[in-house]
Amino acid sequence: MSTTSASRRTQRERTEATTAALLGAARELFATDGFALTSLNAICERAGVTRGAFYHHFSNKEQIFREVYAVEQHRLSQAVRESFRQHSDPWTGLIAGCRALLEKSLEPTVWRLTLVEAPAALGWTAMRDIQTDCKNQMRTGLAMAIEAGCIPSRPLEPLTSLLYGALTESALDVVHAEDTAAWLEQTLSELRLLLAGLVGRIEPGCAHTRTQP
Amino acid sequence: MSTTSASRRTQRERTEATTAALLGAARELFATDGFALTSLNAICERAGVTRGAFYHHFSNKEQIFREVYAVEQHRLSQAVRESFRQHSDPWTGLIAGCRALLEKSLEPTVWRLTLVEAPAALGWTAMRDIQTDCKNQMRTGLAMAIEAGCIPSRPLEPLTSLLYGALTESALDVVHAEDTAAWLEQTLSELRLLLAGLVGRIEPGCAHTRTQP
DNA sequence: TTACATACATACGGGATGTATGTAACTTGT
DNA sequence: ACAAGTTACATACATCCCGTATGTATGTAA
Repeated sequence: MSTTSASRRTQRERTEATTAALLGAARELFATDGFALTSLNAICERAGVTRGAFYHHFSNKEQIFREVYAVEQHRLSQAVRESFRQHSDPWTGLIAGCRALLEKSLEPTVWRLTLVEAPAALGWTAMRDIQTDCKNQMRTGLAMAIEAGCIPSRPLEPLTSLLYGALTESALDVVHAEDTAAWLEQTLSELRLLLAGLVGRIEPGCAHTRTQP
Repeated sequence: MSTTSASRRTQRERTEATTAALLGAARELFATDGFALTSLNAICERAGVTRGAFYHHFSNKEQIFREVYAVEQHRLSQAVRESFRQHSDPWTGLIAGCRALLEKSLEPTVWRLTLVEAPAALGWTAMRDIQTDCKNQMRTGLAMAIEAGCIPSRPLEPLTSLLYGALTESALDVVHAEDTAAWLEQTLSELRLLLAGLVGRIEPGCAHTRTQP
């Protein structure tokens, strides 16, 4: 032993420890203060290192945010996938996946990072390259429901975006609601109703006149 | 005349000119470079004034962004409202409003500011206080469709968020599509299908088994 | 153990924000 | 029309943060 005593760590252990500390600190600070208001000094101070260590492992603030975001997005898609798999019927699996997405979005690290900060911090294209994780999950869910015959064949891309957007926007409502559980159930009820429109052909429209808004 | 000659302007004219120049410069720069990458120096340089003028009329960068955003949001809601009013049937009016929202979102100043930058720059609550403009428009559209009997009575809030989120997320897809017009029509087709689910009661679900994803 | 690579700390320059202070333009009362 | 006061703007500065460049310690391999 060359140094004091038990401080002998391999290089890999050192990097893993500091990167984990930096990623953890960044995750919490981004979730509470947002991307712009979180300084690298704050991240490093919380992680117990200096900015030298940071710039050795990461290229800049956007890079570490991208990594944090990717992890969060992966956790989210994992939850959706598992909920979907627990049902043999793709239709109920799809609904379960939607519920899982809403429930997971209650965590601040999820909704704040993926729904609020990511679009501006990463830009549309970079965000999509990672978001593909979770949105793909919804797309394959829809595809399997179509393939199984629950839904007549529909173009997947627009449908996926409509569904995903409906869920993410509603998730922010659920998060900020007083009674989140009740709001979540109500949202899922209405969503089921909308999705029901996919299965059958109904001629919409009515001839009533109306007062001006 | 006391000074040179034609340079005599009233105070109100002066403030209107500079604030308009600053708001216009900020609008364009925010739309092209985003909120974070747009410096006050750049805004002032483009407006032809110094930062002293800026801080005389605005408190900070977030404040001027909020004003720019409010104007854009108002333009958007105005377009939706007019499209809605051009139809006597609330149902077709609602569809027309959705189409107007998608079409207006093609302008970079609309989608970049309201859909990408605003959430992070303003935060959820501040954004909602202004966004109320456009989202309320959708809500009243739904409310009138219900009142007219086109749709059975449904809880408005969750439904509004689902519809609004579906539209905004899809708008970003439409913007980045190669053939925006075709994508827009396809999106509206699928949306009509989803909305059709509101009018009738269909029992969804199917008993098919499926392969794991 | 010596030579090298990796992990981290410190120091510095550039740029951006916000404030404080100074100056010019306009307005108002007499 | 002129003085006093208010508004509109410019300049200077203090501070913070990012990113780089350089230095130092620790681990690794011959």
